[in-house]
Amino acid sequence: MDVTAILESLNDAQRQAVTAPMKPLLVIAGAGSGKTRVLTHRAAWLIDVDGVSPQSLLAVTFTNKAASEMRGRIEGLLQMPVNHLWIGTFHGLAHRLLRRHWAEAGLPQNFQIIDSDDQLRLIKRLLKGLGLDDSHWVPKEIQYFINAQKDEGLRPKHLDDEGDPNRRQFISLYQGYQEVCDRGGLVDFAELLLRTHELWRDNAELLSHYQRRFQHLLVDEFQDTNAIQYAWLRMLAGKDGIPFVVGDDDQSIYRWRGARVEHIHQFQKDFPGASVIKLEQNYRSTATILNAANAVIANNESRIGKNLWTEGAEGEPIKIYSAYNERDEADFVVARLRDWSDQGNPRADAAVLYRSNAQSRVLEEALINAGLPYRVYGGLRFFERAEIKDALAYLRLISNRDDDSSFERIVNRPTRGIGARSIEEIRSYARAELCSLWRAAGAVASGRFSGRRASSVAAFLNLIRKLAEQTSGLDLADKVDHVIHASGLVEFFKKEKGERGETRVENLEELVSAARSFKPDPAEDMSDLDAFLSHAALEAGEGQAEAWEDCVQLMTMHSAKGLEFPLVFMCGMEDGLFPHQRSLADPNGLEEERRLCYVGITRAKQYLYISYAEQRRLHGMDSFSQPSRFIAEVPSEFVQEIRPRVQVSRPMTTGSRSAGRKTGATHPGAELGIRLGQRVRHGKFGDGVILNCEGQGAHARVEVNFETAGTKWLVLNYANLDLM
DNA sequence: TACTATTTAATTTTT
DNA sequence: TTAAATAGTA
Repeated sequence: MDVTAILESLNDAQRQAVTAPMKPLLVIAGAGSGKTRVLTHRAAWLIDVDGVSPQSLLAVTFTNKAASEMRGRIEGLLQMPVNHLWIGTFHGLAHRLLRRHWAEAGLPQNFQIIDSDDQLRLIKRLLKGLGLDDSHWVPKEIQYFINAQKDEGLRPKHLDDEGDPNRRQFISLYQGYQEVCDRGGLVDFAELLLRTHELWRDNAELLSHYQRRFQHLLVDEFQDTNAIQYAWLRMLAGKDGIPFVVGDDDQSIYRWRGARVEHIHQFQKDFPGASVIKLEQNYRSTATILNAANAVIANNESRIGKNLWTEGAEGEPIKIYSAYNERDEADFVVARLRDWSDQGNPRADAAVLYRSNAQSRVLEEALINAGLPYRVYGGLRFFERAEIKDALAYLRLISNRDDDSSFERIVNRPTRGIGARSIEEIRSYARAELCSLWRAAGAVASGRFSGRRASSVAAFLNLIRKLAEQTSGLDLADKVDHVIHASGLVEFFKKEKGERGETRVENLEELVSAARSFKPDPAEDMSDLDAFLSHAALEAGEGQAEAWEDCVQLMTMHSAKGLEFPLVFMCGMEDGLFPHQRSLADPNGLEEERRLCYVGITRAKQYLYISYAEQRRLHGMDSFSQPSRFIAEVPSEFVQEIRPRVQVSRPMTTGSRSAGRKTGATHPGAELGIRLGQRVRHGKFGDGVILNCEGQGAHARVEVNFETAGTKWLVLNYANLDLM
């Protein structure tokens, strides 16, 4: 066996981790320290050198992308395909287990997975059925509550209302929600994990089977595990399992979605023999960027502590640009991108990062004006599009008549005269009889309804039956093809005017090709249709079609995690935006924002620009803000301010020749008669007095104490002040 | 039922 | 500002 191939490219710490003895191991891997490399090489090492069967390896990631990359890299190292090696997301693996043991898990064989959108609709329906006012019982909050409980591994029966009637209601809604899911054979994302956990907990034999089989558990992004995921791992590891977990406490940015960094500490308690290896050598960024990142994250109290270092060059200083407003900021960024591109660099090597999605708009406008191609990450994914979900709902109903979620989605789409009234009747019948909507519809159509309404409902039932019949012998793609046409969906969207309808039809056709190229795992005992539906729920697909033009990359700092770019811009670095207003109150929140900032900085390999706007249009209002506190945390030795403003404030004593006239966008500054103590009026803030001035020409700013709005710095160019 | 007016709220995201 | 959800109207 060729050991060198696996080890040659590794440094000491990495090698130590890869070749570690077969005991629990925690690897704290700093940004850019070769985390994935260690994980994949460990797998290869175990298989190739230690002679561990691929069968006894389980590798867990958080995203499908990470999972498939890991498989690719392991197979690359071993130079052979590794079948029987389980690599997947927590959810993907849990799903696999539930499909194998559906009976023991108490599920129908054809259970369906619902995504968060389906879940929310289901909750809304539930509320309506109970006659609860959804402005008081906010569906989103209930959804959040249910998922949070499930993420903690808690069932309704484990919850105590603590004498709080509000909480009691939430618990009872959780209960009700679960009953609806169970009745319809529906499993939400959190349920996949919780069910599997319970399956093992209640089936000693099954558990020990998997414990024996999966001796080695490799976990990526360990800091992102939530309670149920960690419990899942711990249970599977049992006494003899050998977990190999890799994570970085400083990159934990998903607390709000249940992730608990504390598991890193817990791990060492739960696996007393565990060793810890830190990977601190960074191969990504220049020394300047790395040191800046280190300095920022050092302000966090709660961290394990590590110091990243590099052998690389010092590199360029971090450029900080103070923009007047968001357009100025965008223009600045785009001008730099132009230069970058004009110098012959790939545009795809440049990323523009921001805290929240809404910030992309101004940037996009500026990019369009400059004619620079770009790609925005995030947004609707393929399988989340409405028309796709409609088509899938037909398919799901064909597979499982009791899927109420799908029933409601398509019962009147395309419209077939089954309005709110009819649906309400069906619902109430179903509630009374505790049966699915499908059954209720059947009963209602043949009994309670008369004339047109009965025939509309009957027509729908017949349509589904007919679709099931007509497609029963067909292969998956033909099934999908038949359904999108025979259901009337294609026709329906064709009628929708404009490009929108066209895209929808195209997407439906794309669904057929997705089905055609879908290759179900022959090892799984499911129909092709069920496999495809699960795949659609579990892997929502790419956001944008992969038009592989060389594009500037726009994304949130969150979605940048795990990526790297030679040139990075961090925009909107203002207090209130980043750190976000809603995180400021709580110190935990602030620390998480700081970690996010750390993630942002460490994405940059060579050049990093940080920019902020003094004035920004937010929610249609101009707001003024201070530079992000994180900027001040970057030591000045690593920083170069671009176009520094005149620092010295000096009073301007020019006479008020133009008093009474608007200080329009033409020629602001001293000539306009701005002087200390001058009374001015602002469109939004009202009346005030000038306290201070600084800068000149287009850069001139004044500090105004408004009677009602407080003290603000305004750029004369934009403020549109009236002298009084 | 479909279209239009009005109201409301506004991080981050994967499965 | 703007997008989405809701209410009201044809």
